[in-house]
Amino acid sequence: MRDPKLQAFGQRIRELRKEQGYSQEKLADIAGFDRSYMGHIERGEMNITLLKIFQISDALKLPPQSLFEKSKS
Amino acid sequence: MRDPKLQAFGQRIRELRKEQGYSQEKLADIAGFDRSYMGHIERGEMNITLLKIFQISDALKLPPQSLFEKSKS
DNA sequence: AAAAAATGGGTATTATAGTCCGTGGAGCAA
DNA sequence: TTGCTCCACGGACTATAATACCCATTTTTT
Repeated sequence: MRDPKLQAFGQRIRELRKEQGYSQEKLADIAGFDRSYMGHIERGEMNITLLKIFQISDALKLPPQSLFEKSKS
Repeated sequence: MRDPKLQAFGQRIRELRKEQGYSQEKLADIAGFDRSYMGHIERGEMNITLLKIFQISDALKLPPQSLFEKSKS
């Protein structure tokens, strides 16, 4: 897979996860899926679906918009 | 499928599409997929993937963030 | 009114996302 | 050393998204 847009998306999630002090496994637990899946997402190896995006944004207690890169200012 | 979040997402796309005066078919052509698929998305019947989200936001010339509901004011 | 355009909604096949399991390595501490 | 946490990465299987058709109904236009 390894599309640049997916990589950027994964990096953004990693960034937000670390801001909240979670391990991949901890966030995966909260969101309700497997730790290895979380790793694949952050590495930009998975083209995840909308419902997974919502699960992650819920787990991070952030709106889904925030999972996308900030537009340049 | 028919999850409320997917329905809201679809409605938002429909709204943005109409703002630009496109038919489903026109937008689907620009984005590069089938008209009926576009219909399924707007009706909230499809749990689409990230790359599809990017294709749609590109077709609408809008950032992907804008495809998600505005947080209520 | 009729014709044309746009949409709803179904179906079948293929591609791939999602799940669940494991291994190994890096870093740090007792 | 041993033990623990975190992460990268892979394999196999199941669920479902993606693609490409189709026809009927609704909406718009003339």
